[in-house]
Amino acid sequence: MTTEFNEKQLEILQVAEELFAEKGFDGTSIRDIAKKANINIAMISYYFGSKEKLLESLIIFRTSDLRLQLENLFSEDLSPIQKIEKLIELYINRLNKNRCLYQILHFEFSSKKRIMDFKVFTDVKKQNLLSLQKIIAEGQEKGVFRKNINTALLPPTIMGTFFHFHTNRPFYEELFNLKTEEAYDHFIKTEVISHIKQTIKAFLVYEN
Amino acid sequence: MTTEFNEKQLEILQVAEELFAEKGFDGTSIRDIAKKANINIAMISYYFGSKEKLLESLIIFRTSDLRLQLENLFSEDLSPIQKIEKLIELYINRLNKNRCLYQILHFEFSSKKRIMDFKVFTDVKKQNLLSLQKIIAEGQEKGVFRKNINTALLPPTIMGTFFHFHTNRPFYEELFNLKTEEAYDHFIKTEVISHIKQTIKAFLVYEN
DNA sequence: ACAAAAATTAAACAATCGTTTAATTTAAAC
DNA sequence: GTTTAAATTAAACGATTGTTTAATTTTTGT
Repeated sequence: MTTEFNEKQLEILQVAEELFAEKGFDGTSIRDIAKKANINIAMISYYFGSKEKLLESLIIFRTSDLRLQLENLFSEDLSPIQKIEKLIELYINRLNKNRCLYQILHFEFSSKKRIMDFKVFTDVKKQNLLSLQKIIAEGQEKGVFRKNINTALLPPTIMGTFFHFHTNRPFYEELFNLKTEEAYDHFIKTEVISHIKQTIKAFLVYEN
Repeated sequence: MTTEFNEKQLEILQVAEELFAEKGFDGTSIRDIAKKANINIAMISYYFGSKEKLLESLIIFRTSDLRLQLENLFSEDLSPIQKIEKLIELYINRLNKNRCLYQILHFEFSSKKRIMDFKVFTDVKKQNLLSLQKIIAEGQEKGVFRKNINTALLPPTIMGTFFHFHTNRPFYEELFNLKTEEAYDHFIKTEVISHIKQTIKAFLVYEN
């Protein structure tokens, strides 16, 4: 699978991403997509084969360079705590940047209806978990982090916090008075990331 | 709205809950529901009016006694930390018990397609947040918790951790070798709850 | 036992779904 | 300029959707 998408295909992918995230995969018809993208409904089958393959193309298109950044992180000249902080920034900024897609995945992944090639994603998750475990182990050896840490439960806290915040966006927009897209985005990049950093750092350091 | 559901209606609600959680609201047809519940497709319109009203009935049916437990918690004779621990148990056990429904809500809530009476839920959320804030404030006055805590970001961490774990259930089932429903349920009630408790306690106590 | 109400059924409804076809227009190659 | 391929279109396809209808069975009240 290559990424040789022409302008029309990119337009379709972008519109599909918005609509899928907004109304769900099943809730979006190819006529909705065609209408919003100003193309004929047949073009979707013509370019992607089917509606399901359109989603697959979308996923591949958006999650190609996910893994490398984390792998390189370990080798950088940073303290374990700094690495954790940077890892959280990488994670959240990525989720935040591709909100729409991850909202789709978040649901479609939990759906038993679609039988897709999700092995790609479990593999990516395992790799990411290994990268995280290396950093934690390093921190423990240096005596910065405590022992007996169940590393696999850290990503749920990191990503889950963001997702739950974003899923309940209208509630928090009202609560924190975030009227514009920029204000919301800024709140995530400062307050939410800071909260997650504090939480994880405290968890790693604090002896019970 | 009363809860005078007969056996047939309860059967429909239960089957609908399972299918909605499994395949999504749009992904489930009333014929799927009727088939699994061994009833005629017309019975759904007959009893609930429409497919959307069936979902509304389901939500009301499952979220009636949510608020009281938290309000009573503050008055109990417990330390702030014990209250937080009990609050987390209340939260997660409730989410875990009604996994299916909350999975539906989790998605439908973020969907802009359905325009339902979600004001009920934002009100519940605000009430729950106030209950939590009272406990945090008490802990701060007693010098147990640190200052400058953004209380509103705690529920995302508590609930988000659980949701993200559950959304990626197949991944963690493999990782922790949780082959049966009982093993999975037990892991949540012990490991996941314990992890969240540790995380939140560390966050509340640990000075940066 | 009989009448009225409730429950249940099969069938049909119009609407929408994803996909395909066949014809036409546009672009590229020579 | 002609030929060939790619892009685009409108139309139709069969399947499925949520809902309604009208007839039938079951239950209930008297």
